Parts: sequence; structure tokens; C-alpha cells
Amino acid sequence: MANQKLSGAELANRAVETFRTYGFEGTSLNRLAEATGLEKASLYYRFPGGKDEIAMAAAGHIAAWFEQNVFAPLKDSGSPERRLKLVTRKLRDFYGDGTKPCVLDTLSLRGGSGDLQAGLRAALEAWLESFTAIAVESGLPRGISRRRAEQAIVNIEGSLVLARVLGNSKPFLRSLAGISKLLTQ
Amino acid sequence: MANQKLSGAELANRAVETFRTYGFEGTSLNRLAEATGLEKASLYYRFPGGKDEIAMAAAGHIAAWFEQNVFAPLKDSGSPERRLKLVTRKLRDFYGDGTKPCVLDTLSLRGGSGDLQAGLRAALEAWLESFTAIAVESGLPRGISRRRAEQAIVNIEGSLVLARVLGNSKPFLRSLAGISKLLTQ
DNA sequence: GTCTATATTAAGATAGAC
DNA sequence: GTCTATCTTAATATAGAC
Repeated sequence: MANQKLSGAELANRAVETFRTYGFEGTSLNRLAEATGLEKASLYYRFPGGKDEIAMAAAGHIAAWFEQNVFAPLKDSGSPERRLKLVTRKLRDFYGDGTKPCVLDTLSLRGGSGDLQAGLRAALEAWLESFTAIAVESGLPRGISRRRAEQAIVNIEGSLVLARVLGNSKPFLRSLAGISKLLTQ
Repeated sequence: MANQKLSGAELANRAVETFRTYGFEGTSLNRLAEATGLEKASLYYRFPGGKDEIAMAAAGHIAAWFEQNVFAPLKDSGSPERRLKLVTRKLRDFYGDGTKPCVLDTLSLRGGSGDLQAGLRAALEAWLESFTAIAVESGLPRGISRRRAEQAIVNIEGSLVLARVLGNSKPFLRSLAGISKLLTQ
């Protein structure tokens, strides 16, 4: 009885950290057990589908985080610039100043189930639509707005790769700093 | 004797395709054996260091490809725009029109050796320097040129992630199309 | 709901024949 | 130089006690 009952949210949180760091294939149940403090058998009790189901739960947990910390705030009141400043700060924290990979990247390599790939795709589409909407609201035409949204996420994903390989988070911080301008001007 | 003697270059080529698709942890010796047509024991004969050594060879093979198809052509004669057009065509092929991941991305997740990480980092630094040099040659100040080089590679890496998750190569092709302008104006 | 223990399969790696 | 066969370890997954 090392753990009484780890909350589902905290469990998903730790799974996310493991999957984003090691990718789907690199995340073993031993690593998940170590990260969560639960034994493998306990993980199977919570997630009878094994690693696939845990990855789905992790992806769902992140989707909920984005809904709450990115999509919702962008629809809130205040100027688009102010809302974007708040959201970029959340994103900076989420990616650990550029030290933590994005699950869209690390979980999208071949190995995961088709359901997982579909979930990642839906999450990315939602992110794109959210960024597109704020650009439209800022006065940009829809077609341009969509391209700007794509560029913003390209900047985040690409700079995270550079930051990881170079061991230098500056490219990521620069990308974040440019997002507000990209989506509002 | 299924294979007489597979050339080292072709062997490295197939290893690259496997590693870029499945990542380091997702690339098992069984997969490498299947991809190369050699049995596991034969792979160990060629690479006594096992998977780590094969990954290093794959990274080295790609570094050589970049030297020949990107760095050298960018130092060649002709206008910078013309050289960049040639190089972007090579890159488009290399990334399979956006359908094939970049090893800088897929091999840089935790799991590979420190030597591998150092090799990937050196390769990326060389790529950055190559792009920086052509921008400097085009008349841009050094500081700006370095930022533009970073942005060009961010665009490539980021759009490859988007292309993979969305199952749509257009973001990648757009990124490639913008590189010449980015590095020369 | 979590644990220990164990079954089963696949991984990384070697020995020795040809 | 490549193969078959095998070893060892780690992976996924389950059974059953508490």
C-alpha cells in the first residue's frame, strides 16, 4: 500500500511527463510505474487496455489542459494582445521554457494506435482553429489567419526541436515572443 | 546467404529510414534486420556496438548526405537564389515531400547515447552555419543571418511535425517555398 | 485499489557452423 | 560475411493474495 489512491488527474499528469520525454515506444510500463509510484498491475487495474489506453488518457488530459488554458482564455474578454500574452505565458510554463517536448511530436511517431493518432490530429486541428479565430478577431482575413495560425504552431514545434537538439531554449522563447504579433498584425 | 554483401552505404540508408520513422527506442534489431535483409547476428558483425553503433552510422550517413547535397552546393557558384532553389529541391526529396520525419527530431528523444546526441547537435550546428553563411553572402548582417537560418530550420522541423500529425504535407511545402526569400532578403 | 508473483513474448546480444 | 540457434534481460500482461 505504497499509495492509497492516486488521483486520476495526477496519474495522467505523470504519464504525460513520461510520454513527452521518451515517446510512445520509449515509455515502458516500468517507467510509468516508476513515474507514478504505482506497480504495473495497478496501472492495468486503472487502464485495462495497457499502454495504449494510458497514452490515450495522457493525450486526453493534455487536450483538456489546452481547452482550459489556451482555447478558453483566447475566447475570453480583453484585447487579443492581452489574451495572447496570458496564453503564451501558459505555454511557456507548459513546455518548461523549451526544455519539455510536445506530445504532438513525440507521440506521433509510428508505434501508437490509430485512435491515438486520430486524437493527436483532432487536438492539433483544435489548436489551429483557436489561433485562427483570434487572428480573425484581430481583423485579419480568414485565409491569412489560418496561415498565421499554422506558422505560429510551426514556430513552437520547430523551435522545441531546435531547443532539444541544441540544449538551448532561446529559439523557443523567441518563437513564443513573436506569436502575439504574428496573430494580430 | 540471403545477401551476398550489402554495401555499407545501402545498409546505412535503410537504417536511416527505419530510425527516422520509428525513432531510436522504436527501432528494434528485428526491424533493422527486416529493413536491411540481414539477420541480427550479421548486423552485430558489421556493428559490434549494436543499436547504438547503427544509430551513429545512420547519423553519420545523413551528415555526409547534408555535406554533399546541402552544404557544398550552397558554397558553389551561381546566385544565392539559384543555389537555394537547388538545395530546397534536394531537401524536398530527402523529406519525401513532407512525409518522412527528420532524424534530428526522432533520434533526439531520450534513449540514444550521449555520443549520438552530440552528433545530432553538431549536425544541426553545421546546418545552421551553412544557412547563416548564404544569408551573409546575400548581404544580410551576421546577427540577422543567424536568426534567419534558425527560422528556416524551425520552419522545416515544425512543418514536418504538422505534416505528420495532420497527414498533410502542404505546410512543409510552404515552408520550403519560403526559405530562399528568408535567407536572401 | 494495490500489491507480489509469475506467465509470455520480444528485446538486445553471443556462439559457433558454414 | 552471413547464417541458425541460443542466452539473458526487459517488455507486456495476468492471477491471486491482501
